[in-house]
Amino acid sequence: MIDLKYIQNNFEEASSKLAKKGVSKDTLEELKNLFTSLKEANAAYEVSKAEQNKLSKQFGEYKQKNLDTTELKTQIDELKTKLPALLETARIAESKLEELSFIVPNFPDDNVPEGADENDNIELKKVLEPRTFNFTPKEHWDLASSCGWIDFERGVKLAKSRFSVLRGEGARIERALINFFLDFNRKNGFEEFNLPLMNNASMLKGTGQLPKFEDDLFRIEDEDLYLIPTAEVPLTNLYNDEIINDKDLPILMTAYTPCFRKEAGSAGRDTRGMIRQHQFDKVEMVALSHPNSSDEIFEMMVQNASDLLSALKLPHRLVMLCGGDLGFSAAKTVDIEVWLPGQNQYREISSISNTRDFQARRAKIRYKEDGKNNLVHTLNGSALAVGRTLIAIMENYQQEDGTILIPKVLEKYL
RNA sequence: CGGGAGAUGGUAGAGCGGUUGAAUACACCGGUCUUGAAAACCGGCGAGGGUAACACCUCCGGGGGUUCGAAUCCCCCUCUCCCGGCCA
Repeated sequence: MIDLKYIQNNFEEASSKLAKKGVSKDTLEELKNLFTSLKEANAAYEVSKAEQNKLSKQFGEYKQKNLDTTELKTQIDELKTKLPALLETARIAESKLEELSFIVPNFPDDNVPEGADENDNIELKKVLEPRTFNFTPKEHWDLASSCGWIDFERGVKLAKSRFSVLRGEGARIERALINFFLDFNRKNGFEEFNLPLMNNASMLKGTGQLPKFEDDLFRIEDEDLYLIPTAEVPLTNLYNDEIINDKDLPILMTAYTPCFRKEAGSAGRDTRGMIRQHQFDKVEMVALSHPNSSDEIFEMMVQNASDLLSALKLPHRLVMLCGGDLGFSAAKTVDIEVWLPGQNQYREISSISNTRDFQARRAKIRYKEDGKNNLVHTLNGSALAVGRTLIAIMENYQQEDGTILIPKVLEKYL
């Protein structure tokens, strides 16, 4: 949730920032008006309520002294007829404000480039040269059958399309990657977690998936539970509604979890292969930080994810997302794209975002500093998407005969 | 899924119709003392809204009700713990 006071006091600035994300000035105007109405409605109710509280207290004193209370009672009764309507007005104002304020995206940072979609993203740098092939490299779905790592057909049989089965060495490399990633992250200061794969609606709301993106989530029938679309949800919400001692910041966390996404709206995209699945493995990093150090931690997280790919000797590039391509909660995002020689293009394998205080405000994650409570900054990033890493290994390490070499760093995990 | 108990501040734990946003202890923060630390002593210490700052409003799991007045009484829901059943 964005800071409503900021909108009220710096309307022009706020609206030009959100324009980058395609939010109209009218929407913001409406938000501002709803906020003002709520404050007015609250004020009106509170004045009457204060009066009533005062009279009730007096009533008690009269009773104690055995004084006549009939006149006081009349006064109170009269006041009480007004209160329900005032309260109702305030509540309506509140729910209207909430409805809108929870679906307005975060402000992008000032240095986020303008742009409509991924074509306007800016490449920051390339890491490692793509290998040159003396044969035509295959795409991973062609390699899947020759090396036997992925069984697409049986995945579909077991569940439906966009599910697949890893088999034999493929399954073992997936597991090796998870262990390698977790160990690497832990050595860089991230504490490892093992988490519930279902979270309740309040947590999903805290990180921004709800209420706006319910269609992307798998919901458990008859329960207030959803399958997590990313470990960002449980990791960030570990501190939901808590106040952290500032000395404990930053809190760096990592976890491996399967992730579940309906992929609503991506019909026809990446239907072949294992790029876009309903269930996929990911190792995630989450940081809760003091506002002053979130930029520094952001850079560290980007570096960490990039180093993982370098350790696997996988060529990749760093891309700064433009305003139009930025996610709902993010103020700034750097994507890491790995080179897929079979597809002859770079594909996203990690996305690192600083949400500033956007999630913290929703999830009420605060820190105490000099006796005052402030919102933390929350950051999240993949390190890395495991299935896509497997694909990248297949395509980059393939041999002419269809076999695949194993990256050296993984040897001790196999 | 059946039977019982409970849900209060960071934690433990009192309060059971009025001036109680809430005793007490521990934790935590500041100070005195000390070369430093510990101990001891002194002081502070829930959250959200509101205000220039006060005032003021809200919150004792959530929702509703009774009452002039509810943490305290009544109803519903949720969750937790213990016992039993089932089961990795």
